[in-house]
Amino acid sequence: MKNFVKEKRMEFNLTQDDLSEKLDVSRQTIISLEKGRYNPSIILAFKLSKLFNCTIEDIFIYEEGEENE
Amino acid sequence: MKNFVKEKRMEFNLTQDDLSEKLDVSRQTIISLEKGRYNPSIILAFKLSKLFNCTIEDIFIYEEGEENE
DNA sequence: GATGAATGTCAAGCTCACTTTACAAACTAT
DNA sequence: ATAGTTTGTAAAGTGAGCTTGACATTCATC
Repeated sequence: MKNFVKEKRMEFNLTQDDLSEKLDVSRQTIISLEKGRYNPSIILAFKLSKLFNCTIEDIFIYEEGEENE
Repeated sequence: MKNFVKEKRMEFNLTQDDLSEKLDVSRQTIISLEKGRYNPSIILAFKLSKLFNCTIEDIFIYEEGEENE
């Protein structure tokens, strides 16, 4: 799943550490998210959308049938 | 997290078994979701939103700070 | 060039979303 | 009554999202 976490974070002038604290997750989680190493939980996706004042769909792009086969 | 999976499913006249097949998850997953036993993965939330032709936010209601303390 | 801030890797561990199987309860219908 | 469909519970297992900690790299800036 593609995401715009890094872009949104930079729009808000936040470091990875800043963001991790605001979201109450570890810095590793932010790094791995931005690198696309795994998908966020829906809770984390909601937290991001509220912080960035947008929708989940604005941050995460899901392409139909991308997850497995 | 509150959700409207059961309501949406009934709008579309689907059984839990129908829905589980369309989403490619187990029937248990649908039951537990509707009963609010756990939160969906973001992948499952996206699948539901595409199937029901709406946004994730239309189906799942996240209240700020509900997850822990 | 040393110091500090920001980003990154690696690895081990925990929790929970989801699976599978088996069985029970409720509600049709014949 | 009994057979089929739908919804439910219980329990054990797997995998991924996330954590912690330690250490490496890059880039300012002094």
